[in-house]
Amino acid sequence: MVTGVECTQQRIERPGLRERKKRETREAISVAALRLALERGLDNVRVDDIAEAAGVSPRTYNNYFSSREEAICALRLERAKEMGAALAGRPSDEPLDQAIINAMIAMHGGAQPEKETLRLILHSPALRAEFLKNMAEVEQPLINAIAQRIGADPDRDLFPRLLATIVFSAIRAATEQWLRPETTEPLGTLVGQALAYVAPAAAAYEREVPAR
Amino acid sequence: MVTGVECTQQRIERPGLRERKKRETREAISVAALRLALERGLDNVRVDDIAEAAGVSPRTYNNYFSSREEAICALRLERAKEMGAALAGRPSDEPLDQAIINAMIAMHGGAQPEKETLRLILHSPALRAEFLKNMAEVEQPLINAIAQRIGADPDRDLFPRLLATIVFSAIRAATEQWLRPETTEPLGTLVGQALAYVAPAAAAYEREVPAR
DNA sequence: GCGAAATTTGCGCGCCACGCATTTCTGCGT
DNA sequence: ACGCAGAAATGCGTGGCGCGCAAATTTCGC
Repeated sequence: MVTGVECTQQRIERPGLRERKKRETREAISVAALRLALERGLDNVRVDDIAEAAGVSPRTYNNYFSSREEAICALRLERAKEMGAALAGRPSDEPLDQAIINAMIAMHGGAQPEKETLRLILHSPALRAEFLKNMAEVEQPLINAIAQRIGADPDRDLFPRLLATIVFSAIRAATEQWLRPETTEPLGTLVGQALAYVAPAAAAYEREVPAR
Repeated sequence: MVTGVECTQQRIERPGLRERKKRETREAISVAALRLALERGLDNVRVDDIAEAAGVSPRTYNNYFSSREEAICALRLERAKEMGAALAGRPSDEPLDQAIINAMIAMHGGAQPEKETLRLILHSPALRAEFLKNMAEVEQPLINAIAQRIGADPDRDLFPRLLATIVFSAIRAATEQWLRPETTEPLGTLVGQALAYVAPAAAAYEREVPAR
């Protein structure tokens, strides 16, 4: 445990070495929680099990998460948080509807060995509730990105909020379709289909307010 | 407590007199829970308080609801359950988008002294999560109503599920807008505005599959 | 009225979130 | 190299909650 050799090298580390450690334990806990839930099912996972599997005390587990559901869904929440940035990262000359479609397809195009995870989450009432709660919590970045793109007020105008919730709904509907046993198409395709239906709504605002 | 006089009259009651009693206690509990939460805030309401206020034992309270959140949101859930029926009740010659708009406006047009209730629910994380969970739970009737109207398979086709979630999202966005302090327009108007944006998506399917 | 069924109630157990005080660890200045 | 603030991890105790189980009470059909 005593390695006083390379201490001096990381002094100027960006997030601070301490931050990294926190992130690591946080991730270790959520990974352990998810793995156990996948193996045994949510009901057969005690808090102590998660803590032990993550190599921390039960009390420490509770310093990071205040419920099993939160721990299990944490990884997915991290991904969801990026959605606003994904839209903000699209070129600004792209029409709103296309920007949304491209951003969201890009976020769901990668490798997806996570089908079992999503099945677990969306099929268990408690986890499903946590999932929905998380979705609603990360709406704000997407609202801001939409508002900024069309020059609307994210607080006062209805449209950005409306469109953001609709986009998340479309993604959820596509995901649930994807989880059906007989579905073979990749998730990205289904997300694209769902958003294609939504596109007219996205374009509606631009038609309504052509200038600015 | 002994009234053997009019017993014979209610023998053939539809739901059975027993059922009525259950509904009454259930409602008494949820009314009490909501009232206490409005008065004191969610954190200052113990389960025992709810039980006492409803005139039942704590154990009985738990026979009806398995969390404070569930009890508090129960009344609202009842209303949400009617949404599928509201759409199914629209004349069948009405276009899908108009039927949805009319049905949902009708459901949000009535008296609304419930602004404080919705504020409570949507501003408290735990109640908000319960609210979202309930919304997702009552999607199925609306999905079925949509599928039946356009002749789609509610299980295999993506569109009904997609549209149902979108409609609920629009209502939620409109509601949150309505709760903003400076908003003066009635909820029904805002729901109408939100659904007007959604209408093109609803019409998209009918354009896509003109026959049948 | 009366018996069967359903509902209510009391009791107890396991679990969980969290406040508080203590211990251990980390980063930084000397 | 050393030690000292500060932060994180831990242990312990408490209040509360969900629910299984069995006894008591109420309801319903006859």
